[in-house]
Amino acid sequence: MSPKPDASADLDPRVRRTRLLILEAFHALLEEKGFKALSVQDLAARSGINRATFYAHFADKYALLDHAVRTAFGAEIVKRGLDTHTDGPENVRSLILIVCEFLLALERRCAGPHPEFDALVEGALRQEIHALLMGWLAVRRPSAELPATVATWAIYGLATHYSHLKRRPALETFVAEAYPLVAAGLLPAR
Amino acid sequence: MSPKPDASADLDPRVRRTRLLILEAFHALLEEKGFKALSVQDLAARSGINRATFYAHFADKYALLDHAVRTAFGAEIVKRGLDTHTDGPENVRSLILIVCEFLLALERRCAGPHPEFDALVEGALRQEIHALLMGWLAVRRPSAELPATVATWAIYGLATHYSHLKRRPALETFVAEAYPLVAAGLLPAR
DNA sequence: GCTCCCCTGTTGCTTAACCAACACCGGTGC
DNA sequence: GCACCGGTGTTGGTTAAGCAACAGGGGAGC
Repeated sequence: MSPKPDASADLDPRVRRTRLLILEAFHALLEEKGFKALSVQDLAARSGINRATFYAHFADKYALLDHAVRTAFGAEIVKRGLDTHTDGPENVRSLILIVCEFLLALERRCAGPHPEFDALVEGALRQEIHALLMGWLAVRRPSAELPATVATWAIYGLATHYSHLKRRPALETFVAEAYPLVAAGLLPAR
Repeated sequence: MSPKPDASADLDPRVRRTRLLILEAFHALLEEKGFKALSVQDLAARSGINRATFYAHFADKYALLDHAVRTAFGAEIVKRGLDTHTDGPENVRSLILIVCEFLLALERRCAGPHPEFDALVEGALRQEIHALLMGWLAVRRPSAELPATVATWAIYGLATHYSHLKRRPALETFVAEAYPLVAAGLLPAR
């Protein structure tokens, strides 16, 4: 029924295993040496997977990063029970909160300025947010492209801002403050 | 050089993975439902491997238990840095201690009387102990069979006794007491 | 007796992972 | 310049894991 019915469910067990092992190795190496220094060879060695097998699953480490970000973000979405089909203020608030926490956690784990790394994460994450918003809006609006785009950038921008603050306010108060700014152009006045 | 140079080292990574997954599932299920109640299907489901693949590695769950016991025991041996080629009082003392701890841990984890389970464990463990002792004695004695056998049974018996005691003395004092009884027929007087 | 159910081993065929080897690129040293 | 080194993608042939289907055993219920 749903478009992505947990794609990893009816997959060949070998494929599931392999992807999982690669992802685990990726997370470990990301903390140890950072994205730039980490090589496909490292990933293969750490995960116990053949290098050729890696390439059967991902084009390169950049594609892996993309996949990892989307997967992790998607997992947060379902963990929070965020409804992916209907909009509503609560969904939007949750989304802002999730993005903030996501970037914050990333900040903590992979500290330091890594422009290319950040850019890749941003790209993947924005696409995911955008797709989510489009799913919400498409129900009622014939053309949701523009409001979705604006809200996407707004949310991502706010989250980056929050995660870079020296003295961060409590996340809930930040979200409460941010929500109306995002919702303004997103949800029809009610 | 050594007879078993860590056999899992130069093995096909797929085989290593599969065996590891089966062993992990086995340990988990052993605690959850016990050896008798656990089926090959359970093992396959829990470990994520195909049932047919299980049979490619082990004849049945009994063979798996045998393998698991030997593997775990062997791991203890190397962890304690027990020299497998030369004898000596310190080695013998360590061996007694290891067997006691091994049975004790098993007792704690898989409590309750399981005659067939216990018999299988005993068989595997005794063979391992015997092989170890033979390795030590063969260096000096042309025919070490009998003293090795006596010592094997003695050690196993002492360890079972210890693990079944209601009020157990400290392991070190027990070993100190047991050692001379075992060593009597094993090491040449010096 | 009977059927039903669950588990056991085993089979042939398919698919994914392994492996060694290759050509290639970018940097380093000299 | 050139040689070296370490990493990258890619290849074809080999091997292990997956899968569905089978016959058969043994116990529970009736």
